[in-house]
Amino acid sequence: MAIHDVECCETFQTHEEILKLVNEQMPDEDELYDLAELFKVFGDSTRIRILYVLFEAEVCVCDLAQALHMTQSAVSHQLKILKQSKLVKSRREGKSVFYSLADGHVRTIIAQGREHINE
Amino acid sequence: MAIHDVECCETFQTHEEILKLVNEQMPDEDELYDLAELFKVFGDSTRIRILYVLFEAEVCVCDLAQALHMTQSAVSHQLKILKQSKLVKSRREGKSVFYSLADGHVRTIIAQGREHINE
DNA sequence: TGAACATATGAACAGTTGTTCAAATGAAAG
DNA sequence: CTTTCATTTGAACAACTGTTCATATGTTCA
Repeated sequence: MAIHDVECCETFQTHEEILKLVNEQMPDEDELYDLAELFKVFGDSTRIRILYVLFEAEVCVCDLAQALHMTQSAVSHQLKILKQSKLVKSRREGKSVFYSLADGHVRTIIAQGREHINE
Repeated sequence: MAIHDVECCETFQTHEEILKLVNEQMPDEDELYDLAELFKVFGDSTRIRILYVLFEAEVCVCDLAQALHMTQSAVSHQLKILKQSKLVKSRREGKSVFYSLADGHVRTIIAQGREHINE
């Protein structure tokens, strides 16, 4: 029995190999942190609603505020978060700023989530 | 101009059709809530680490606690959340309870998230 | 039954998050 | 330059979240 094996559930057999496998496959701490941060962004129904609007069209901030019955400030705060995680991108046109989806992962992730809860 | 069109960005053209499209595609409030709740579960690096362990093997609570250097209580609390959202399932065998992945969506969702942040 | 082990649960605490409100920035037009 | 519209930003506050600690539940074996 390897020196770093510690008693647990009074069994010893597979612990070492499992720990080895896990350590090989587990992303490093930074990536785990980034991954959690990304999913946190999806973990708010306001932001999901914003993304659903952007599924249909590129829209400006006041369009979003109107469509979702929210203040423009609240929308802007959430758009900032979505932009920081590179889920949306923006483009200024005169006084307005237009937002759109940054890439296709957004649709896939939400589609998979939806599949899961509808099982 | 339709009666429910409100001024916004001093343009009127596309608002009505966009709002119509969005209302058609947007899931209802309950589903949006459930979706957000699901992604909240992924939005914590502890839970992601637990899922990564379960990618490799079915393990008991104290195995997890050991592998992740956490207290058994903290792991148990998180497993409860993972189980409530049907991401993991459990099976009792004597004194131990073994946890494993509930379905394949977990892998897909995490894989897509990882793809996104590694772009 | 009683002791020992594995897991689950509840309360409490610090840390985080989303919205609101007020104020600032940026752009276009007079 | 000043005004007006669109958006962003920062502070403040209530609500929520993850961990810890103590305790309870459940299982096995003597």
